[in-house]
Amino acid sequence: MGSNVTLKHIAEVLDVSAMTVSRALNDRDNVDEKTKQRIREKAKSMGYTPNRVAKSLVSRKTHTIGVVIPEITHAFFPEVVRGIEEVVYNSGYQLFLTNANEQFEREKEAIETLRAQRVDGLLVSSSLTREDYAFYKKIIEGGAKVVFFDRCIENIGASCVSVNDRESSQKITEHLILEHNYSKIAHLSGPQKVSIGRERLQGFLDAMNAQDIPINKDWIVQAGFREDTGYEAMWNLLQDHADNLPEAVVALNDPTAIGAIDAIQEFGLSVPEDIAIVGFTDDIRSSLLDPPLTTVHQPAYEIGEKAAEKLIQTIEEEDPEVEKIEVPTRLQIRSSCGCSSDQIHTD
Amino acid sequence: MGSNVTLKHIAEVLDVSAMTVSRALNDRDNVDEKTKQRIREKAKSMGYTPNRVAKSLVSRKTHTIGVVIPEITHAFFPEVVRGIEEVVYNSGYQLFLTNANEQFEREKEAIETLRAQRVDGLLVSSSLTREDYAFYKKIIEGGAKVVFFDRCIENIGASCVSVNDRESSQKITEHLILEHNYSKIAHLSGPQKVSIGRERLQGFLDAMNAQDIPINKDWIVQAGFREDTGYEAMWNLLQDHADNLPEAVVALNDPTAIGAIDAIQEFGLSVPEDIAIVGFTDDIRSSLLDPPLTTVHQPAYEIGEKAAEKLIQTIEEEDPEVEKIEVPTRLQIRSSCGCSSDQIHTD
DNA sequence: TTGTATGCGTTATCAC
DNA sequence: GTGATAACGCATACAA
Repeated sequence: MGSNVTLKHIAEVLDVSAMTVSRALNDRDNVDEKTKQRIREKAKSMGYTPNRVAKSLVSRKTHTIGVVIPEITHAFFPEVVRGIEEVVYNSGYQLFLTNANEQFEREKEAIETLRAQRVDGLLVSSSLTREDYAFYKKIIEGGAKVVFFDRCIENIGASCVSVNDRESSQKITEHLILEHNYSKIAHLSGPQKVSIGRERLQGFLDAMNAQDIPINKDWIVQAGFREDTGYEAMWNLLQDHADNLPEAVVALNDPTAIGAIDAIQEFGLSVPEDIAIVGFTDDIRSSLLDPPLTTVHQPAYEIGEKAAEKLIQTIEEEDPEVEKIEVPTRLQIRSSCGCSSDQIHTD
Repeated sequence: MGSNVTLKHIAEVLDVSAMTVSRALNDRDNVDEKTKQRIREKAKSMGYTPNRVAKSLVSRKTHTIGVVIPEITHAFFPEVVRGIEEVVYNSGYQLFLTNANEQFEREKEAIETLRAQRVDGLLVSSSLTREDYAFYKKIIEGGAKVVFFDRCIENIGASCVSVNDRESSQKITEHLILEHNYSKIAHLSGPQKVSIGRERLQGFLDAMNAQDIPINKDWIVQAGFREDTGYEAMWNLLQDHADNLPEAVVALNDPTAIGAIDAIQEFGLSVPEDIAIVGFTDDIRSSLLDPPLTTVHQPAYEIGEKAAEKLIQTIEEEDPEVEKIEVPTRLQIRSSCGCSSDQIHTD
């Protein structure tokens, strides 16, 4: 792969030194204009492509960035990637995209490979579900440039771009309490070792406390990140507490909310009449659901842009600041929360 | 990025030659077991990571594969990518994923970069919309290993994995004719320079001809690949031919069908009562639409797997066969075609 | 079992 | 302006 003509080949044909060819092709000014022309033409006609592998070996720069996402089929991430691409592309870098499939082992392997490949920096949304930050701590201390996004690992010297998860979660919970007067509210929660799992649970609790609503621990359940895990968690909750069901559910993201709606409906109850539900993400499907899902809109594209900008700054600047960047969300009210569809803005 | 300790560093510390360190770390058998142990431990404690850039320069292999997709936000492609990943990952390769955003110029640039990066092979679904195959012809003749998927470029020496587009398109069109007795049928078509655009139009025509249905050329319109272009094409069709509207529409993919449904409903007509519509893809949203979309289910994951397998074979075998691989589809009947929801299988 | 020389394709450096 | 040489980090080929 790649063309197999090298500087040397061109040099031989033209009877100049490889060095002159290199200079000509890199448009240095200490080359005669005529020879420069000759060399360029010959290079083109021979189909020369510079070998970046060799180039990188010398320059110790690859102009590539590695991206690690936990789940490519969760529509949020492809949208983030588009934002990343836009920035990275315009800055002359190339992307290495890897998908960890929610498995930290795979994430680690991907990062090892990426680093062996000598990417200039790493953009990661971690699948980490245990408190094993040692891995990241080590590579960051070793000088790796990394910026986390969405699922952050904090206080280990890396910048991070995310939404104000806690505040947003509080807001949407308060919508249920204040607009709809629900007080029996459950939370489908994410792994507590993942930042968004923690933050969104905290926001939920903040709202409950601020409004003096008693918290029922039986209704705070682990629901993973995906549709199938959300379905299962909700189904179990319905089974186990059939005698005392919540009136509303705050799901930690849209996929789990979608799974939960299935479970509720299959259980013979209706949304939002029997149980209202809200999500977090604003998945591409959420406006199409029956009922359309009220959720927190996360500006995925913008998160990608911001993260990429921060990483490039981290790579290129002398003494980059470690920042925690928050991108604002907005409530996307639809009807799964109990709002009637004629009083709401649909998109 | 990457650790900066090299074989040489380890060698100096241990007072052996760099070569011995290399051998030990690659687990060659012509190294004393004890020194092998010493070296390994020291390498680990020093945080050594082999520099693949250097390795690749020697071996002329990078163990990376470049993937070029036209549209990362069309859910079909992320699913294909998951299939690719599964295979590639288990074969010890790494992925370089790039998104051309339906722009051939970007696709070309991505491929140039990928090749300069010396990827071992290329998996591409082309955004090409003109008959400019010269680019691919040249690189394939130059020895590049490439396998196309979904959007293929044929007869230029590369293998290709896709569904039987033409036959599937014929089948779903015949469903409209034979099951629902529609005869006034329109086609939202894709660019004719893209394989799926051509094939799906052909399948549509095959069905019409086979069933002796007259073809109205006014009802065969260019509709791009996306929701917005589908909306626009359908809207224009409704405007321009309000006096003589089709009873049914065959859209070349689900995104355009989704856009078209919007247009029809906004025009004040209903689906499928006034105009029935079918798609092609089985997008993640299609079962959630109102009405749920009848479509051709394309096994995205499997397409990814097959393409990756073929590419790896192409890379690793001596004299790989150039193949055209077809993955079978199935009709996913829902209700946008006019089938009533109680007689159909939903998923 | 271990070490030395050499080359992969490119560029920095110093000479001419 | 242009060329020779060395170096980037590793592995192959050969020597000891």
